[in-house]
Amino acid sequence: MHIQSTFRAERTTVEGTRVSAMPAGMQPAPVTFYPADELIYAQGDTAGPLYMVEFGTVRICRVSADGRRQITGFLTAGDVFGFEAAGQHDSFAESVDGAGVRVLRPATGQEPTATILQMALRCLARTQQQLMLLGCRSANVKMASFLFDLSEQQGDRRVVHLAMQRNDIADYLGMTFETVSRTLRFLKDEGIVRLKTISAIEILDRRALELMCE
Amino acid sequence: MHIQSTFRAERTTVEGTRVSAMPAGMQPAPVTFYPADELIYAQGDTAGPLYMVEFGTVRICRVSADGRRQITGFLTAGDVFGFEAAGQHDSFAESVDGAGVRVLRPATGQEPTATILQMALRCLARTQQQLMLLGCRSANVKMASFLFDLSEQQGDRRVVHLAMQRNDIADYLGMTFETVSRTLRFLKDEGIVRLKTISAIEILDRRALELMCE
DNA sequence: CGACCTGTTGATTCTGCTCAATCAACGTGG
DNA sequence: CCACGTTGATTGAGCAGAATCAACAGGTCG
Repeated sequence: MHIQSTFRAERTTVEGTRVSAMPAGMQPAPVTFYPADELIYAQGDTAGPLYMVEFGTVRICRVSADGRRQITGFLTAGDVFGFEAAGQHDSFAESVDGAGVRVLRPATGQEPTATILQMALRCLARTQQQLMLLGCRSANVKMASFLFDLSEQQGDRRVVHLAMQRNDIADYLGMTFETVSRTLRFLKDEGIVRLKTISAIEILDRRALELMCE
Repeated sequence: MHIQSTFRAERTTVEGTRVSAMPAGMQPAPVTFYPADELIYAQGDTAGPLYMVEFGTVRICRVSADGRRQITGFLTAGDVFGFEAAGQHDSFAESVDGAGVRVLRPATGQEPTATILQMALRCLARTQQQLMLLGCRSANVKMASFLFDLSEQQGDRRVVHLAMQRNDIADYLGMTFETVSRTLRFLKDEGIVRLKTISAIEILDRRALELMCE
C-alpha cells in the first residue's frame, strides 16, 4: 500500500544498502528492487542462485493445474529463498509490496554448503509448521495463528503491519478472501484486535490471541 | 496388517540387510527393526543423526497443543529423515507397519553436507507439494492425489498397497477418518478404483484418477 | 467525475465434521 | 467350539462452517 505508492520507480539496482548480515561464505552483491507484484523468478526457470530479502516482502507460490494458487511462504528481511531440489524452480517468487532482493553468490574458494544447509533446514521447519496450520480446520484459528506469527516476526509490536492483501492471505491459509474478511471481523467482535487501517492491525488482547492458537 | 502379524518380534537389529544404496560420504550401520506404532524418536529429543528407511513405512508427526495430530510425511525404502533446524526434534517419527531403519553416520574424514543438503532439499520439495494438497479444498481430490502419488511411488503398479490405516491417512490429508472412508467410496462408485482388500486398492481408471488431481 | 480495484457484508448452498449405529476381523477365555 | 470384547472400517443423520454468488462501500487514479 504505502510502500507501493512511494516506490513507483521501475526495477532499479541500489548500491550500498545493507540491511541484514551477509551469511558466511557468501559474497555481497547489489540489491535489486522489485516493484509490487513483479516476478522475481518463474516456475520452470533454471534454479541456481539463492536470494536474500533486504526489505519488503516476497511471496513464494505454486499454481495447480486447475488454476488454484497456493502461497507456500511470505519472506521478509533476512530470509533466504530460491532452494530447489531439481535444476528447475517448481515454485515462483514475486514481490508483494516492493521488495529489495540480493543475489547470494558463493565467495570464491569457499564451500558454503554448511551455511546453505542451515538455511534450507530453517525453511523446511517453517514449511512443516505451515502444514500444521493448513491441517487444522478452523478458519478463525488459522487467522489467529497467522497474526500471531506475523506479530512475533515483527518483534512483538502491538500493531501488526499486513504487507499483503486479503487475496494473498487467503491463498496462504487455504481459504477464500471473503473468509479472511470474516475471520478478521470475528477477531474484532471478540475484542482481540482492532483494525486501525486496512493493513495495520492492533492486537488488543495478545493473551486471547495466543490461546486461540493453542 | 500382514507385515505386522508376521513380524511379531521385539525390536531387533538385523545385520547385512542392504535394500537401498548408501548415500555418498555415509558409513553403513546396522538396520534396526521397529514394530508397528513404535516410536523412533520423540518430540524434544536431541537431533543429530539422520535415518534411512530400509523397508516398511515411517510416519513423521506433529501434535498441536489441542491434541490434533498432523502427519507431515510418510517415508518408504530409500527415504531419509531426521532433519532438524534446531538442536531438538520438533516432530516425532514412528514406525507405521513394522519398518527397518538404518542410522546414517558420516564417514570419517568426509564432509557429507553436500549430500545431506540434496536430501534436505528433496524433503523440502515434497513438503511444499503436500502444502498444495492441503490447501486445495475438496476431500475427493485430496484422496485421489494421495492414491496417485502412492501408486507412482510403488512403481505405477495397478494395485496400490496402503501400509497405513484410515486414521493415519486422515491426519495426513487434514480430514477425519470417516471422510477418508467416504472419499474411497466415492472413487469406488465412480468406477475409478476397487477395494480388493482393506489395504489393497486396485486402480481401474488411472486416467480419471490423474484428471481428478489435475 | 467516473472507472476500477480492494475489501466488507449478506444470502444461500454445499462440503465435510460430529455423533452414532453397524459390521467384519481377530483374539481371548470359558 | 462358541460367546464376548476389542479394534478398525463403513455408513447414516443432522448440523456447522466455509464456499459461492452477489451487492455494496471506500479509496485511488485516470
